[in-house]
Amino acid sequence: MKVSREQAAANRAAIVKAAGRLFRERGFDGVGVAEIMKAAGLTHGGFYGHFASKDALAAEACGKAFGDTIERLETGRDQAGRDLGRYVENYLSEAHRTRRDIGCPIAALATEVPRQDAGIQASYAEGIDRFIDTLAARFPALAASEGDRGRAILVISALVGGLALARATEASDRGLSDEILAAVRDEITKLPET
Amino acid sequence: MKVSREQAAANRAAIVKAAGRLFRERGFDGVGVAEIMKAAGLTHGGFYGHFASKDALAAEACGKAFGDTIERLETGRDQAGRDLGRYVENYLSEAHRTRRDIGCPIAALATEVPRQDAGIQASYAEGIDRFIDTLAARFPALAASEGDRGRAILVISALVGGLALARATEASDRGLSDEILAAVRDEITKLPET
DNA sequence: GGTTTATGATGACGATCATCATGTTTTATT
DNA sequence: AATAAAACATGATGATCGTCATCATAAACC
Repeated sequence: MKVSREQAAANRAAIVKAAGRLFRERGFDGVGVAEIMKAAGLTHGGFYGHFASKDALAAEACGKAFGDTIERLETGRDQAGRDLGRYVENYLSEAHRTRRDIGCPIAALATEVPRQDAGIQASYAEGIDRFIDTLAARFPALAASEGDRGRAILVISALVGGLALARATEASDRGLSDEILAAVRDEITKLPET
Repeated sequence: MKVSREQAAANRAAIVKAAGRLFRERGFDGVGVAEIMKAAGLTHGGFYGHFASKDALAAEACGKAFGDTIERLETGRDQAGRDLGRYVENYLSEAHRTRRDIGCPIAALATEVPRQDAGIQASYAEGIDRFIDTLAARFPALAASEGDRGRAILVISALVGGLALARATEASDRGLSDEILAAVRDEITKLPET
């Protein structure tokens, strides 16, 4: 059962998309190839015609997730890109806490990355580097001097850490989770020169 | 083959200790019961005499990991507890980046917690809450007023996020990883009223 | 000292998973 | 139209894993 070239390309894209969602939601080890293919509307058989391995798919899915996240930051969709306060509010929102599957790949998977395949780690290193540059470029108030990435790195670290903490505590102590989101939001906004 | 009560208690403690190290190093799904038992010097058979399930062990191991981490913060071992700058330097050191197995359980496993058993999540919620309180109590400069945890939450978020980012990038881009450690260190130290 | 009982060792079971082999169908090429 | 090849389905393989059953042993208690 062969399909057209366009259909095959669409299927491949659907696999990457489904993988991006499922990996962020359940972790790299929490989803199998068969389930990803099923979510893409296929069976597991054709997988190795598209990708060399599950790890190769994961690396590509992470690259796409970073691309999407950085694009949202650059273009300021959802009115989140106009000023840093807006972006922080959006990043540390209840919606982002809930929707791991379409959110920031760092906050979703960061602590698993050091144990993963080299391709996945490379995808993360590149994505994080681009994320820092993009944030610094979009909000020049963050940089004391040209090319100074220190303040942008601090903000990203606080965002990622804060969201990860809020997610880790949500189920057991919703009040604590809410407190963390609000505190990091407020404290970042109060930072000098932002 | 029965052993003395003390030996049995020591074995149980060894299991919890080995689990704490291995889970932090490889993730909850990255280690099996058999390997944990082997690391504790036993075979897998006696496991369910000590714990109801792998998840129950994980919850206990996380509780112990939080206890150790908080105790280090309280007592200031390794000269890290005297002032906040010292503590930050220690938390964001190359040694802590390397030794996931004996380091902060938040930075090691935070993004996996939302998908884990309720007992593990409860252990994390309690540990994080205590960690915030302990940091605020140890460094009063962090609190603008009595009982204000906002600044402590920001600092912990930045520490956890920064270390997670440094670990995720280390293998692929050591320079970037070092830059992240240094930047978060410097920026936290420059925070007003610290 | 004999009985009871807790501890852990050996081994097995059912489930899940990544990967591959094979077959079928339909597109692309000649 | 005939041929070649690509895309995907079905099914299998070997490995790993959580959990449990069974048994030997030695400590704990009378």
